[in-house]
Amino acid sequence: MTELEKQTEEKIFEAATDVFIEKGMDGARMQEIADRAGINKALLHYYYRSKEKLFDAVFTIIAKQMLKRFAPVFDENLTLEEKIRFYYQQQTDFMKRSPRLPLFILNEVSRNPQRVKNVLKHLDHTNLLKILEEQHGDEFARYKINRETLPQIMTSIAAMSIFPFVAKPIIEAIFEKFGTNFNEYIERRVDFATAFTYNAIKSREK
Amino acid sequence: MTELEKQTEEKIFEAATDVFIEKGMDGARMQEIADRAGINKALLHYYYRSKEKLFDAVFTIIAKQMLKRFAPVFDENLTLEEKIRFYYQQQTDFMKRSPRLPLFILNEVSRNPQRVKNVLKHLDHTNLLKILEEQHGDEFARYKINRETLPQIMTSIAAMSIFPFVAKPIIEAIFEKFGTNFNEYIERRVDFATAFTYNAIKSREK
DNA sequence: AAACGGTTTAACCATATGGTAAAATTTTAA
DNA sequence: TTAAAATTTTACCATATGGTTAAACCGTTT
Repeated sequence: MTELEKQTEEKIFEAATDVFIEKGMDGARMQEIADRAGINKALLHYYYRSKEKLFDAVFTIIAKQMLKRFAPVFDENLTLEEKIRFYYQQQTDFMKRSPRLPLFILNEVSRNPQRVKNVLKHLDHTNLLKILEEQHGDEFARYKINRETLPQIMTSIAAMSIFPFVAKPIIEAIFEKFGTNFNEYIERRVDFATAFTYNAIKSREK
Repeated sequence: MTELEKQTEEKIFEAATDVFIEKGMDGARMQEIADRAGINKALLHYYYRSKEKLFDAVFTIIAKQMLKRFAPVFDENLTLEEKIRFYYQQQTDFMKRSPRLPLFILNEVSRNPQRVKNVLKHLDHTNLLKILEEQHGDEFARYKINRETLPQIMTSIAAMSIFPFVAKPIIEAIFEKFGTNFNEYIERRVDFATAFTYNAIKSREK
């Protein structure tokens, strides 16, 4: 029973995750979630009182999973270059497995910006900044990285890793014309992005 | 009459554009489009037989507008660095005015990848490659840009310019914690991205 | 002015959707 | 074993939605 309960709740959650990621909040249908979970609609509402609640549960978990990917960047004992590679590697691996996930998150966050604040609530920014500056103070100085350029660099790194998956259908369609293969492109992406990013940063040294 | 017709059709089109961009295909309601256009639902179906048809009309126009932004990169008589700056400038200006547009396109294309092929149908890729290689053959050689690295570079440039707007709510929420202002960040984005990109490319020179 | 063609409206319709009530079934505790 | 508690199902409801029909309106032509 507790076992079965977990099975049922788990099944519902997995089905809901799939459907929400695939169709978004608006496009998802409670009936479809129920069907995929192998139960009926009323049971869905028994476990999660409303579509909104179910969505919130799914979204929160997924967003946190995604956020976790960024954590090692702060506590690993690596050089800046190694850290950049590590981030690209982690992020790319993750998105190869769940390619629709980033667009889903961007989309739902954009439709309800409040959501992101809930997920970030427990993020300690003062601590993160301190860690980064302690670990890489010398490199920051050498490459003139400060509180103005750091956001530019970090969003650029995020962009370079996430965007290809978000724009996959467009990129694939263009590549098709030019005879390029998307999977090969992705395979080389980590190496390219690491070199590209680190070279760009290094060249800030006067 | 023909005048009024155009006015009405125009009003419908503008209202539909706003609603679709704001809510997406699934979230948009025909009633809301009618309300915003100041007409009723039946008139909507008189001009555009179905929601699908209306959406297609809106999407096609918008996607083509977006695509046009890329054109000057190929026929302007500029150096590679100038071209990069020019692209970032154009794209950023455009998205400052229509910040929801890129996410809308990415989203709908992802839900129906066929759409992108329709828009790209008349794109002459052989010609584009030729132009680029003629105009920048020397720079391509110097910086070791070939048919394998060119896609990496171009998607990186697109990513760096588009991603900040697509992820705006997330970036804003994080910036808020760190005391950074999104608009100031965007103001500096063109300069930063141009330097970042061109430095990364230049450093490919051995 | 009457007929005509395009335009607009009000009133509908069928269906899909999120959600609920209450009965039936199963599980747990006594 | 039996009563209670939890779980699952059947049958429903109210509302929203995309779409249609038929009549009214209005400017143009004859």
